[in-house]
Amino acid sequence: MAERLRSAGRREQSLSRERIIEASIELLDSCGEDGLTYRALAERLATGPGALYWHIASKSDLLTSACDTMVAQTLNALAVTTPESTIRAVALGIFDLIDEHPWVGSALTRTPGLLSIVRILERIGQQICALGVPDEQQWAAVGALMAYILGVSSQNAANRQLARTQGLDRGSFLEAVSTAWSQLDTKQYPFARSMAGQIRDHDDRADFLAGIDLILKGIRSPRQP
Amino acid sequence: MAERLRSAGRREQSLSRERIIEASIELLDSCGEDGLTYRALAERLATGPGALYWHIASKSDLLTSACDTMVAQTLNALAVTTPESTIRAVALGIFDLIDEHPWVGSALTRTPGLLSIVRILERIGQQICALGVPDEQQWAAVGALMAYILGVSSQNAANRQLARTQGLDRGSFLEAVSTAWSQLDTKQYPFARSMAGQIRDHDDRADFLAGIDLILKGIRSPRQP
DNA sequence: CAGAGTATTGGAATGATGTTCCAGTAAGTT
DNA sequence: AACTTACTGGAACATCATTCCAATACTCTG
Repeated sequence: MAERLRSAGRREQSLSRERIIEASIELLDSCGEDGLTYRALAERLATGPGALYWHIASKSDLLTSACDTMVAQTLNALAVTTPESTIRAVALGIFDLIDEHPWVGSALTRTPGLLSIVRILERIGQQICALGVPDEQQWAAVGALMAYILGVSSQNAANRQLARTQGLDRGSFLEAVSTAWSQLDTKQYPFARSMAGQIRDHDDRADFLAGIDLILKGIRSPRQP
Repeated sequence: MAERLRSAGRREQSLSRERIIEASIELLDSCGEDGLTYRALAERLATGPGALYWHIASKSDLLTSACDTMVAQTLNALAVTTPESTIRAVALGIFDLIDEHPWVGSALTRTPGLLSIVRILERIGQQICALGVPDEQQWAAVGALMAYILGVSSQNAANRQLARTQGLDRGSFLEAVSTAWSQLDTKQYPFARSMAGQIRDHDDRADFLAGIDLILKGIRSPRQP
């Protein structure tokens, strides 16, 4: 195949899958999810769109690969400790990753069965095994954790993006949500109204971890008589 | 405003926000998320794209409204029983809704702060209150449930869509995932490999409910000394 | 019931996107 | 030096959301 040629490769200036993905990540970080276009990418790499298609099959391939690069990098950076705190570390690592790079969130949730998903699943699954969870409950435990982690992180990312399109920072955004909720109809939305105050100055990260602990508690609980 | 005119209305044949949203839902159900275009919608309603813009501001407005219609409809159809089984009913209702109409999943996760989200949150929040969860733990409990429900449902929806683009039914898709996982590297992915068999014939709905029960158990557990 | 005014329509035009196509070029091979 | 292959870059295509505007159908006023 092209492998030998590519690594021996033309000039160092030449295009490659890695260089394109790297540039994509920069573009996604600086201009957001909509900022990634083949035209902008081609301009940044001083070439044409056609050249990019030689290395990368489609835009979804591009997004998927960029996402996987980030996830792999994040997971590799984690220290290994006890099972429960490793699970917390993986969870927080993904949360922070998506918080800092919101596009990773939508890429992760849009295309499943992905290598990235398996990476995370594997890391968490090993800890679940280490906790001694019986075989038939492992899938439920891992599934719940995965769904929670990806769910919260992506929702958080979507919030950030929504705030950004409205030109608000985190504080103003929460303020806006809080006032919107406090103006809801009292009879139809009593709970949302009562939460309006707590929303204003809650800590996403802390709440996220609280949820993880809730699930971990649920996983532990049946085996404590 | 136009309200009086619209209800007195031109002919019954005339366009209206409701008719457009209704047609959008039909289009989304029959042709998938990408099938909803202003052109296809205009053709179906025997008009031009410009006419639609008189009633609906943008495509995201259209998707949001269609989504909200479905969620409201689903929540209204639920019977009210005990707190815990109501939570299960809400969860299953949303799961099935997204399972049958995958586009609702991506619409829900893409645009947060939405009316739909508040509807679900309210419904669950009231049950959490009824369970006697102390004030300061309510947000964590509801947040965990919301994230889990939306997370799993959307992941499920994404799986369905992926399967559909590859022309596979549910069985063949799980089969494909199963064999893909079983071919992973033994040293790097022992857990995923061990799950490959269980994946093949698991029940999404049952696993989903198992996760809900896991979280409910976690919510209950600290208050049982 | 005529005419003015406004709500609504439908289709053409605009600008941006992902993707394809292909003529060209540079490296490696014989 | 020829020839093959890997790669490049830019033009071209189809499609999309959105905007614009002239034409229309309705309502209201006199």
